[in-house]
Amino acid sequence: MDKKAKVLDAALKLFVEFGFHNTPTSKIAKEAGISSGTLFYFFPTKDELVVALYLDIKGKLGCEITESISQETSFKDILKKYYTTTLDWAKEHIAEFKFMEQFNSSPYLKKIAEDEIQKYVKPLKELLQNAIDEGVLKNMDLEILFTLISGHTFSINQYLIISEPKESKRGHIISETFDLLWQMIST
Amino acid sequence: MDKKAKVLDAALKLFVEFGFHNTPTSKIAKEAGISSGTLFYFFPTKDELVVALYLDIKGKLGCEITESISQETSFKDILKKYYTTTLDWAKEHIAEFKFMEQFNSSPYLKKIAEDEIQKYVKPLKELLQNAIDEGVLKNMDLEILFTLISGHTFSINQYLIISEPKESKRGHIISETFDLLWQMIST
DNA sequence: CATATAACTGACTAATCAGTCAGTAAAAGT
DNA sequence: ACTTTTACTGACTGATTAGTCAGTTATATG
Repeated sequence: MDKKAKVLDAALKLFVEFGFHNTPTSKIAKEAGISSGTLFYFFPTKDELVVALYLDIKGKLGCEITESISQETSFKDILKKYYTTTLDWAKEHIAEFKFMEQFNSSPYLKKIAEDEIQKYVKPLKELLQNAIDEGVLKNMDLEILFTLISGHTFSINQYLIISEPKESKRGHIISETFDLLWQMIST
Repeated sequence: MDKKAKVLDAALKLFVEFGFHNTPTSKIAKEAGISSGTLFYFFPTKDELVVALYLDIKGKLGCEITESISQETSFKDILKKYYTTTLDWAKEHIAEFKFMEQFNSSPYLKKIAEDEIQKYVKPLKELLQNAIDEGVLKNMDLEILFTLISGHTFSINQYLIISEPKESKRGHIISETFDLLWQMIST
């Protein structure tokens, strides 16, 4: 019933399949089973819909990660949970992941305030800084460390989505690539 | 004078600034200083223009890399040259890099034949397979190895473009992050 | 129940879009 | 010199687009 959510669902599906271009608001409304007017009632412009969808997804992934790492105590366990939760979430939310990818590398990204992005990035950066201070991680530039970890996670994610390994093999890949990452950044 | 090249130049600039959507062919023609008809004389559809631009850029980067690694002999030197050449090229061709990124994570990618992509990927994969066989690199799945290397390169590239370090610092970052990569994948 | 507010509709519009076409200019071939 | 091919033009068009608006229905509130 929640028509606002239906618009976001429909937009996600169509954006991933056809891109931002080639996805008119009229098709989104049709796919969502609502009228064009209702779409613009909830989202005054198409751009605002795109940005709202992005923030919605970012928020959901953020919650998932925050919750999952809350049970861990050691830094290595926290980072591993970060890693596995991200990969598992992406597997169950492939469209969301593809959309975020598309959004991140488009000029739309500029429409989001810097602190909106930092909101999701800051907690991890603080964890990393602590780990550096405690001598658990190599003493390198925080930004570079962050880049290496996100880049590694992102690329393995891509690989897992494309190659669709069986669950057992998938587990191996995740744990082995995490070990490689850990070997690279830890003291 | 070469108006076809001017179209590609103009398209690159506008796509990077405004995205594929929000970049009408009329604006591209205007920016290129030609008529709308000429644009469609060279590129029958907008999609074909986008794809042609992508292949043009891919080709140029490919040539650059092929040429630069031809002087090296040891595998480690070749890989390092691969790494540095890619990063240096991206620094001098930021728009090209951003466009490729946007293209790679858009549905446009599907419009390119698989073997067209493999053309650029195959040479590196063969080098990697040899290095595995010779025991220089860890014996891991070739695809994963390739993913790790590209992901690492890509993310450091992103970092360098955003943070714009001074030339001296830049050199340090490149050489240190290569060492980290090498440490991760070599035996 | 009455009234106000929020959710929703779909026909409509002004603007914009990708692509066409009839025709011109320049270059290449014979 | 003549003919053919290639490069190029820009006004035009039919389709599509984001967004509007006057009005309807549902929901909440007093």
